[in-house]
Amino acid sequence: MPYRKLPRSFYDRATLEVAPDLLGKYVVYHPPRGKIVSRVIEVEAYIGQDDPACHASRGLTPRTRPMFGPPGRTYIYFIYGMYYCLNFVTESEGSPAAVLLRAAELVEGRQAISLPPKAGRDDPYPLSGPGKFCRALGLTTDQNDLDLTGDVIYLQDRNGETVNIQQSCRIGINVGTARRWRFYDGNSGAVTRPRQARRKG
DNA sequence: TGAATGATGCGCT
DNA sequence: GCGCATCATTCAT
Repeated sequence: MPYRKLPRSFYDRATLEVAPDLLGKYVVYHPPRGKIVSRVIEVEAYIGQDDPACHASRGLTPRTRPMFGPPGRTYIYFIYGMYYCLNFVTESEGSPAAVLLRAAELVEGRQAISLPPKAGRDDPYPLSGPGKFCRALGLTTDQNDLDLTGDVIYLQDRNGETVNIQQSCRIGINVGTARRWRFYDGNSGAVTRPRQARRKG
């Protein structure tokens, strides 16, 4: 194992420290068959009950429970009737916060991911988009609240590759857009682009 | 090339 | 019932 698996202490920090630090890290997922490795390109921070865009702003519910739990676990939710989104829980237990994985570059395991039925066979960035990422890896709520320091899904440190860290407003939400809590690698083509009607810079 | 829309189901009011 | 941390397709220019 050439790289270090990120320990729980990595996630047990201020979310705005963890989010940009995640860029360039490797997400390793071991489904029952195969192994998929991808490189984190784009993330967004959702922090606390005072952030109106954060699911935790409506309080503790069965759905948002993982965000209120200890750091270093997954928070996967179902949205728009057909998509799942993967988050990494940060900050100490009782402090609800998480980082949404918005885009990644496929590094290893192309044969193990599932592509959309029609288009996308030659998509150079099959993990570009939070919904696309989870669909490709087959992540569902079955993988919700999983320990990120275990062997099923975890992150690895990068190997000193340069990351061009950029920052902007969050995408795809209608509240809390003033917070510049989106971080991405400006050197990667896998970065997602906001829809015109939602463009906020 | 860009904007509008349909698919689709769950959590919460 | 409504809105949603989305995406692919369709339609208009």
